[in-house]
Amino acid sequence: MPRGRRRRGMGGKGGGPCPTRIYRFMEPCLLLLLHHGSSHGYSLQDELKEFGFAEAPVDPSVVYRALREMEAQGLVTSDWDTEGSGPPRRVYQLTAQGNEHLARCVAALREMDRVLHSFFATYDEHMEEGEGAHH
Amino acid sequence: MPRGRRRRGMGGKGGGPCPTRIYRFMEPCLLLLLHHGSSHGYSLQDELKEFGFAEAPVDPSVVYRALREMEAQGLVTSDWDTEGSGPPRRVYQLTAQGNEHLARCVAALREMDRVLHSFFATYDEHMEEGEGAHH
DNA sequence: AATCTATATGTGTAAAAAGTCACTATGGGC
DNA sequence: GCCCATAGTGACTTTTTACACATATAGATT
Repeated sequence: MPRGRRRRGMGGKGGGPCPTRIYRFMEPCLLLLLHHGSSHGYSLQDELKEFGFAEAPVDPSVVYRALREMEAQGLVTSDWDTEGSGPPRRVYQLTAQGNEHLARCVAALREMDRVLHSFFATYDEHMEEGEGAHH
Repeated sequence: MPRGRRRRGMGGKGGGPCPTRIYRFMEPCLLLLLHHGSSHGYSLQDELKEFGFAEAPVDPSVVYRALREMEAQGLVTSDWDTEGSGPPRRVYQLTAQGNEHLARCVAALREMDRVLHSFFATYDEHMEEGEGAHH
């Protein structure tokens, strides 16, 4: 049979339901991109590919929603840019508050990294002495 | 013990929450613990503290739910243990399928780790040349 | 002029995962 | 009997994400 149930979510493309992503990781990525320079949603969506979003590109709605949410929290501000061709674009800028939040996010991610490496250490240690033999 | 389960979750220091959690991270942790030896939910909940769940202890229902889900997927099996004192306990064992799944999860987590470090590298590089000065 | 395409920004909603709270049940000590 | 620790389960709510769809502008094509 095709598949027990259609998996909506989880990126869908990969194999089984393995942990492959971090909750709300896009937020610090957007803040870092905006630290580099102000930009608008459509181009930010493209720039996100630098942060591992290339294999599973994010939906534009997710980017726009995140940006508006961050604006509501005072992490970014926006202005309409009607120059140039095409439809007007909402250009976002990082605020001082957003900069601080980015620093907090990085600290939290570094802590998460420590936990991850602790997990790897336990796993490797276990595999060395086990090699398939269960206790 | 105090049944009082007070507000938990993300640090919640005024601003918005930071990304601190990994998608379905508890699952590989439980599998690794079961690789070490068969056990039951209540003690697994305690053993999870080794993997960074100490600061934000998980609710028992979350652990039990994960175990039942994994059993439905054939990653673990369970038997009732009525020996000893107290209520009967459902003892879980890792299956060969579960062992393979653990390996896949670790590979996925290692890939995630690479993405994380790429993010840190970009951040650090940026902070060196910026030092608080916005463009 | 009408249509198509690319750019750009959104809304509505359903599903998955996680969090919260309430509950049953067993056995031992008082 | 009552309380408490242990052990496990069920139901409800929130959060997060995925996906489909709607809108608008400008340039190129027909």
